[in-house]
Amino acid sequence: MSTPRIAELQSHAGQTVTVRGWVTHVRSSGKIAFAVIRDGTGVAQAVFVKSQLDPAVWEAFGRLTLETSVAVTGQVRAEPRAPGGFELGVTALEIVGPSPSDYPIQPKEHGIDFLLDHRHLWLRSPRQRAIAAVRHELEQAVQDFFYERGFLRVDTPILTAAIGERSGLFSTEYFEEGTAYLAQTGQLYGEAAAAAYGKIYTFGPTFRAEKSKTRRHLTEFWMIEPEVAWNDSNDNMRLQEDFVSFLVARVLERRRAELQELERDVARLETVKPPFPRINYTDAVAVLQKKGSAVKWGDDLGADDEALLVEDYDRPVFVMNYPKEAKAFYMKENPDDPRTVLCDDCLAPEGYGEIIGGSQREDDYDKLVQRIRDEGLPMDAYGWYLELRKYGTFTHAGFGLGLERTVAWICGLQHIREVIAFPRMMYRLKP
RNA sequence: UCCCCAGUAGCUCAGUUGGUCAGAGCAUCCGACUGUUAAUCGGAGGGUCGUAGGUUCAAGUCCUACCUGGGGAGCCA
Repeated sequence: MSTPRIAELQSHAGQTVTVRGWVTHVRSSGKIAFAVIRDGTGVAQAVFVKSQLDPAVWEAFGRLTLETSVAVTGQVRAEPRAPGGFELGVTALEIVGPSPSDYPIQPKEHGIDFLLDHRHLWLRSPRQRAIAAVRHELEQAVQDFFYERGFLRVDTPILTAAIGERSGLFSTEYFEEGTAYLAQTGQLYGEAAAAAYGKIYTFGPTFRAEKSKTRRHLTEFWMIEPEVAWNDSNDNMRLQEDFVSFLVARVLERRRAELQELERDVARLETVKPPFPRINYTDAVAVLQKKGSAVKWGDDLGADDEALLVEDYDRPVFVMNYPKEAKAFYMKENPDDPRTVLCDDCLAPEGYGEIIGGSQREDDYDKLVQRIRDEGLPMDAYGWYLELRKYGTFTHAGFGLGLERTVAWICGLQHIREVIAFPRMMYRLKP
């Protein structure tokens, strides 16, 4: 007996097959009954006709509840009334694993607290499957994009000594070495690898112990961080717009059905093509002030400012060359305006905010030492990082793209917590 | 860390100026139904109103504290 997955049923029309999966709906009209089965590739309707069935099979139908796992055998036939266009005329039913009648997630609205408490079961819903498929498609597209362009993927450590940026770190004891910290970026290691291999990227989880409670924050999230030798800030932004456009195009090409399941307005994605508008920080401040913002030169841009700036565009926007004080120590001083650094934030449209932070890196040994001093960072922790400038320094630039923010934007979701299977947030460690 | 909001049945919620306010829908269970699409129809069971105090003749409702979440800010991706 062949056991196709539900998405393959159409190529088995007329054959008798066994479908294995979980019951999502049960409906009965006395002598004819329907069970909808889900297997992760789609849903299929199984039809039970009492007069044509072994009484034991009809009796077994009566024991089907939400999420009972089953193996249903029957003939595949085209049926316009059935979800998916094909249904199974049942001849045999095996109940593999019964499911008590208190299965918590119903086909109706639930509150977010309840859903997150039941995340392990919530994953079974069609909407969550669609999101997971888009995320998966993007992860594959990331790999393809860099592979095609000759980048090496470098996996950087998650357990690190104190190094990175300024915001909160998770810590843990580490043998005789004292405290280890969960990485909040792989960038500094990526810079070392760029000097070794030229074009590299990292792809892995990162951790921030910030007590952020917003729709854009998780304490554990996945980041893609390319680092390219001989790229300047301008090259860096070109790589970013090519990259983001590639990702969007891939999902539009291969995951239409999932975007439809999510009711995403794809017209808002089809305009995402290079080049992306570039706005100097200084100009951005002037524009924002004209629009009524209270922002002053030297301030970082707040969430409202970002939204205000992006509202006139149909694609992501770069805001570049922020004041030095607002940005990290490793960013290269802007020779045309030393108050600023050669950096960019890539802001997604529709209010999704920053999906990328990038910069050209400071390649001057003395200036980098000075920045580490000015920021009050522990110089000895950065010894190896400084040696990258001591032994054959080089122009280089890179960026970090937040995977969850990107998936949330492309899927059109209100919150990034749905975008990862088991989100880690300030008040959630389970399941 | 700060600001705002919420907590009533398994779930989603209603509950008016404090006075039949212990309610609905869905789910569950029982029954009916030969093409259902979150099926429909009839019936039944189901509650320490987040916790602890307080005000009052009377508190789901007002006050205080705490707990648990949610939304936002800051910070960032």
